[in-house]
Amino acid sequence: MLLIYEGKEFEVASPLNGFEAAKILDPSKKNKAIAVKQNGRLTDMNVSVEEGEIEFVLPDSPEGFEMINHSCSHLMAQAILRLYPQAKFGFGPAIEEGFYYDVDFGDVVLTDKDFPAIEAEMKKIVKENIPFRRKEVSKEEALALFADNPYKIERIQELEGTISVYEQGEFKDLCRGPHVPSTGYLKHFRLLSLAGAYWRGDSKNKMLTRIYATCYPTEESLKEHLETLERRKANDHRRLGKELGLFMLSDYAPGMPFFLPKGQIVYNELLSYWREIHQKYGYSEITTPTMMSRELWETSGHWDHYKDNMYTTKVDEADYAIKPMNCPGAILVYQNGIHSYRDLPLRYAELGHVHRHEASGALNGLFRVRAFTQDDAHILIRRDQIEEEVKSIMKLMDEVYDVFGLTYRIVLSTRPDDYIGEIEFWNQSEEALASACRDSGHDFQINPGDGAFYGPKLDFKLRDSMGRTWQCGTIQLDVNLPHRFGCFYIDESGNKVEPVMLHRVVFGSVERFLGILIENYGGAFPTWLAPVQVEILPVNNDAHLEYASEVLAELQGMKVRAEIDSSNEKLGYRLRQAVVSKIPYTLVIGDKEKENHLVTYRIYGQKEQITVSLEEFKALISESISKKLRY
RNA sequence: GCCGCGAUAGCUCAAUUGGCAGAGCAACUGAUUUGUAAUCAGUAGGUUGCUGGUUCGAUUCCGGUUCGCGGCACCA
Repeated sequence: MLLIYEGKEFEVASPLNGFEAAKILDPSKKNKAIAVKQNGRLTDMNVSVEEGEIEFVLPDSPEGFEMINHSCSHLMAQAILRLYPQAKFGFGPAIEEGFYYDVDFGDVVLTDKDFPAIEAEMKKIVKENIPFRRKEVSKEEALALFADNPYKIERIQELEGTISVYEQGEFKDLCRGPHVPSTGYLKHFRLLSLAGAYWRGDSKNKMLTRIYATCYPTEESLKEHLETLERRKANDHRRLGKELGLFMLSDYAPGMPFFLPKGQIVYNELLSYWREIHQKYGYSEITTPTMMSRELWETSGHWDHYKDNMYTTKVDEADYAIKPMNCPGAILVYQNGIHSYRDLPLRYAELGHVHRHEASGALNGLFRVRAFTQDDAHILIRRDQIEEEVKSIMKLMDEVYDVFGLTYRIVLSTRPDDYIGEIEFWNQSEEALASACRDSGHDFQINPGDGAFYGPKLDFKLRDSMGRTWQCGTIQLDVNLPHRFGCFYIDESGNKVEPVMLHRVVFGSVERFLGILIENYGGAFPTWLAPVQVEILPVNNDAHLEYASEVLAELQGMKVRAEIDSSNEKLGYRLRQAVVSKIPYTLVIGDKEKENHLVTYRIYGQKEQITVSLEEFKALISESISKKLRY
């Protein structure tokens, strides 16, 4: 039979399994291959290969990584079963950075103090080098095999045809496979954390114990991953926010952040940039009330849908709600006048401070809060303007995200089952969003059926410097709200026509975006955002304070946020303070600088000291700020 | 909201089996006037989240509660 491997043809004896094929086709990799891939299908190494093109999957490929993690979840389950014979297993899939297994431990409460014992048992099984064996069984056989496990039974009931089961020694699991050849292939793993997770992700079901873990092809790559986890912890915005004095939370207002003086500066800089760019793109800023009457929320539909998550109150016998979103306010602004088709698009931007009573367990630093500011806009347009307007929004988003060095991918969510309106308009709208993406040169994924009931949407998933993704921007098409409020414009023939509304945010929540920025920059903000931009250090307070004050005055005169540290400490100490505070520019002022009207600066994170004239430094920092450079 | 864990000085953390609550950093005072990541000495700082109980005695054991952490569910 003929096999093709890396473009070369090999005539081999058949039948032949993956191990044998590896031995012949690629002797150098035969010990590393963990699976065979043919015609896009992965199979176990001990399965016969077919005639045709063949590939070997190595543990350090993306597919290989998923496989070793999936196999490792079986390994962990086997170890758990040896230590806890009563354990019943749910699902145990590979995930992006490792794997987990959901386990019902009965009355036993597991803690992370039990991890070492489980890891030790896993290592024993690795040493035993037990092969993973695939077995195909009928549904009846499968039900008999897993008779003592209600979770597996529930899953088997849903399956049709033959069912594959993997066995390693005394342990068996329901699984599609494939798996690594034997447990000896899994050496570099670590149990990470423990969590509760509802069976099948449904809060009505029993909660199982989920163990998160990870497995890497080598000890070095595992170590590297664990270091990444540490680095993420060090960059956690909650920790940095405290260390750098940016924001705080209080027991008196859970989930409602307080911005401290330094954090408020960053916040204000973000907003002033936001105002600047929205002005450039033809938006008009509005402000609508924080609290509006029940009738308004009934008209918008929010009262019925979200009453439990809204803060409500009674004033003079009437019900009121604190706004959970800004749309109805924008609609009222629109209805304050009569609009011609020539007036559209009308772009109402609003930095709206909204309150949502999020579940207590959902709160997380600035990422998930109960009070936050949406950088909202509601754009009223004619149906024929959708595509062009979406393109304009995307251009604005590109410009904004680029300033922060954030890249993104786009997801288009389409018509759900419970949609309202005409199918034809849905199709047109989805196509308008898609073609706006294509025309502005962006790829997008489709998330079928995930749109809101009132219209399709584009979501922007940002990627930060640590490779994590965040949903920030979104563009949502809405025909529902204008209809509910009876909005109209006058067309060419003098008829009243319902406009379409676009909801969109760029930052999403300003608080959350700030949290992302803190983590993305590791707390070391670019100059334009930094709370203190320049720290001035006189070498000797008696001799140099006067010139240092002159430098300070010059910088403050051009609105640079500068300060002098004239405390009675050694230069090294004060320099360290500036570095720990992550201040972008540190200026040292001594005899040399004073004599010749110079400054010596050092940029955050750099060792190099540069001496320039004060004039040059002023030009330098003013360029850094106005062009929003990192430094 | 659910499962698990936690809460001690401004911050980061200690405190054998229940027996006078400690350290480093920060703060304050004094000396030192300093050329690129921590000068020295001293002082002060706490109803151990709150609340009930057990006990001669509770930071420690038990219950409740608030807030936080890791997840799950939720996210207009």
